[in-house]
Amino acid sequence: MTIFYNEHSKVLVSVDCIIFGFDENKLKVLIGKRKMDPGRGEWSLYGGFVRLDESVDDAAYRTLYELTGMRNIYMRQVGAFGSVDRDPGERVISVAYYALINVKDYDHRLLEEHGVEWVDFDKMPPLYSDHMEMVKKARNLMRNKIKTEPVGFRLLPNLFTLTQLQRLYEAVNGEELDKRNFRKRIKEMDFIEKTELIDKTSSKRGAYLYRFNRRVYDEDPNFKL
Amino acid sequence: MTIFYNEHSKVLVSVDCIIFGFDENKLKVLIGKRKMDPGRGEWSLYGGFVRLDESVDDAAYRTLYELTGMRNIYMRQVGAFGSVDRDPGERVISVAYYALINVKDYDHRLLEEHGVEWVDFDKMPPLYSDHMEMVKKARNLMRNKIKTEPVGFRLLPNLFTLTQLQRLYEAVNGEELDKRNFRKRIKEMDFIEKTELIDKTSSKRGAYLYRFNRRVYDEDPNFKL
DNA sequence: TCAAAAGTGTTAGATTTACACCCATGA
DNA sequence: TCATGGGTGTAAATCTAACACTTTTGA
Repeated sequence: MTIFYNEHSKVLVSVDCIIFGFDENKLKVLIGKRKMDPGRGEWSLYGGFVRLDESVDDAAYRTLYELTGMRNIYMRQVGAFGSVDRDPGERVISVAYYALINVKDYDHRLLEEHGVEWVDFDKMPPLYSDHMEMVKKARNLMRNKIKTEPVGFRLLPNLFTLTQLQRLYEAVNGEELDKRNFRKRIKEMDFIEKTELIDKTSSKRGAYLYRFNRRVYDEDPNFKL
Repeated sequence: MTIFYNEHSKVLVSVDCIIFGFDENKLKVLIGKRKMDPGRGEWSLYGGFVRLDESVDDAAYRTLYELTGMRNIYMRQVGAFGSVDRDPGERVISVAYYALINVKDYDHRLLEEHGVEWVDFDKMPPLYSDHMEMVKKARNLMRNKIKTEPVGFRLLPNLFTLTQLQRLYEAVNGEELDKRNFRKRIKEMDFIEKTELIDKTSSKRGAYLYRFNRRVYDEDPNFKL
């Protein structure tokens, strides 16, 4: 292979994943304690190094698969983090990604296996290096994304009640919403389908279950929330 | 130095700059023909490699300074681009940044010196590698940014007419605006100050010149456009 | 029977959009 | 004197936000 740029320095490039979940009406993030130096024992995002034969996006997908055993996860890039001293060991530039998963789909044995756990977004401990910065930026991006695209469904089971959906939006936006106004807006979205199924886990009366219809959404691009 | 991650591969990391300008009522981008292999002669963004002793952001600032001779340029990260084959020579991961500069401040001799020129955003030729992807993403980010923050002033001279400002917003958003509605909104923004100066270059009657007052803006954070 | 969550409409206010004419000046 | 760009207000329509009571049912 011809070397074109041989006068320049190479660095390690890693990916770090901000994995969002939603449970008990709270926004959650999957973090664990670092098992290696530097920073052993500190709370940290789950990450990995980019290999020469994979794109940075693929490295992130691979890392997510390692941790969750899931494919087809919704994932978006947060950005590159490249301070000189961000990693105390050696020069490492990291590309952060956020992912949205349904906590109920997650194989709980993997939590222990990888030493990670779901932590309330509002109660996060200090994180290793610049990971908190990544989390905050990811949360902002996600909040903006959910305003124009129905990505929130990635955080919910296939069937959900309108109250669950509302709590999700409240958790993401950090503010309470009016029930009637919320349901009015939902009713205008044809891609949120009411089923005949009733969920009785959270009330005696029971609440109708809804589902997100991707086909209808893809055909009818007037979404707004 | 202790080597912590020695089993992993290192790659070259570069920065690429999407430099936006505004002239003749058009949004412009500063691009040039590549002077090195691979891709010699193709239209390309201006870029450079990240050094070991500087952050990625600093590499972008340094690159911008090299090209423009200007400091304190408004600059934001677009994201990391990391396909395996994005650079035909060797594995290079690039972090793109967009910058906003006032074309009139730009020392025109530097254009020739670096072999770059201002090209209409709407008439861009095909670009090297994934550079067009970077430009499109940058433009989307910039368009969203300008909706909530007055970054547009970075593209204008200190003193500008309301028509210039309107044309700028039209160019960025790609749609025409109603003159009266536009001026009504501007009038509500105390940080856009009318001066007693008149510009006669574009009309016989002359138009009042306005300026952006950063201090007023910083104190009064109710911006919306 | 009562506690707890589900479900349902209306109205006032704020925001947004559409729209047309007079003004000042230099050529 | 006229062509050119500068400058100004109002009204209709749309969107947003505030607000309270009835229903169902298991404990």
